[in-house]
Amino acid sequence: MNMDSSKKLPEAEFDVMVAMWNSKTLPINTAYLMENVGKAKGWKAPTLISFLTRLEDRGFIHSEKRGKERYYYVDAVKTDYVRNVTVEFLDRYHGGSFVNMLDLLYGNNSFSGDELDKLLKWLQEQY
Amino acid sequence: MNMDSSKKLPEAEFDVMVAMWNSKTLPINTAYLMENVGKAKGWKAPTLISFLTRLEDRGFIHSEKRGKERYYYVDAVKTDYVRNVTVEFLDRYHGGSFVNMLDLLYGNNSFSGDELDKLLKWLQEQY
DNA sequence: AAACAAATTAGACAAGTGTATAATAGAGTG
DNA sequence: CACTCTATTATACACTTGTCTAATTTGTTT
Repeated sequence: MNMDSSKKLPEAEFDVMVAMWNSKTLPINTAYLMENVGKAKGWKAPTLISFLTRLEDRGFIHSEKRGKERYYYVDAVKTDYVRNVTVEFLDRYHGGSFVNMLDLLYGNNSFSGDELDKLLKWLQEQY
Repeated sequence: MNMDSSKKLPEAEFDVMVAMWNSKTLPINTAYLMENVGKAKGWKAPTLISFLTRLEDRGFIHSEKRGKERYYYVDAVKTDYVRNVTVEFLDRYHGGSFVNMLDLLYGNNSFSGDELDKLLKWLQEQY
């Protein structure tokens, strides 16, 4: 019922959410999700549905049954969720500082020049 | 036996590793770890030892018994481990791009001035 | 209405993780 | 050496996650 998008989802459920967040058409049904994520993961339909049920329990989505099919609707906001997960990650692994993270990744100048360029460009767009 | 520092540790085991990585004195015994992490987490000694055993199985540490106590030695390198975990995190949640992450976190200019300063300073040290 | 087929639901189960209780093994003491 | 601490080991157990098989529901065909 009540969603807590600050709690991290299991990987498989997150994969399902990604497929839903990427979907342009609504509502989404199981067939669509089997095509867009289940197939690639090698899941049987009940496996997918199992994840969907759990996502609904967590309050990330809700659904309604029409005929023999069930349709799903996304409630959680992707950027909110990813932002929460990211802040937690930075706290836990980099003392809450993305500069620390940057330093660990590229501190010994093993910068993938490309990312550095993007970073500079991004900064210029900021100030 | 053979460590795979690219595989992510369970949270509790990671907490134990952090305590070990932070320790200046070697070798480390259970009493020390109870003081420095178990106590705060509210763990009973067997709980801690359980995690240590699992860490040893994973090859992150090794140990030797002297008298009735067991002493532990760290084998995994913190920066290597955290770097791996971080790269995986960026791939999974930000399309592998650090800049994407920054954009999600601070795109709408809610920059914590402090981090911005550090970033600029870091960049100047880089070029 | 009986039978089919497609989709969902109900359960089930193995692994992994967090956590502990009970049993055992060393070290020191009278 | 029997006793008592203290630390470790052996187990166990509940939850979560990934995954599925079997059962059931419902729309569609004869």
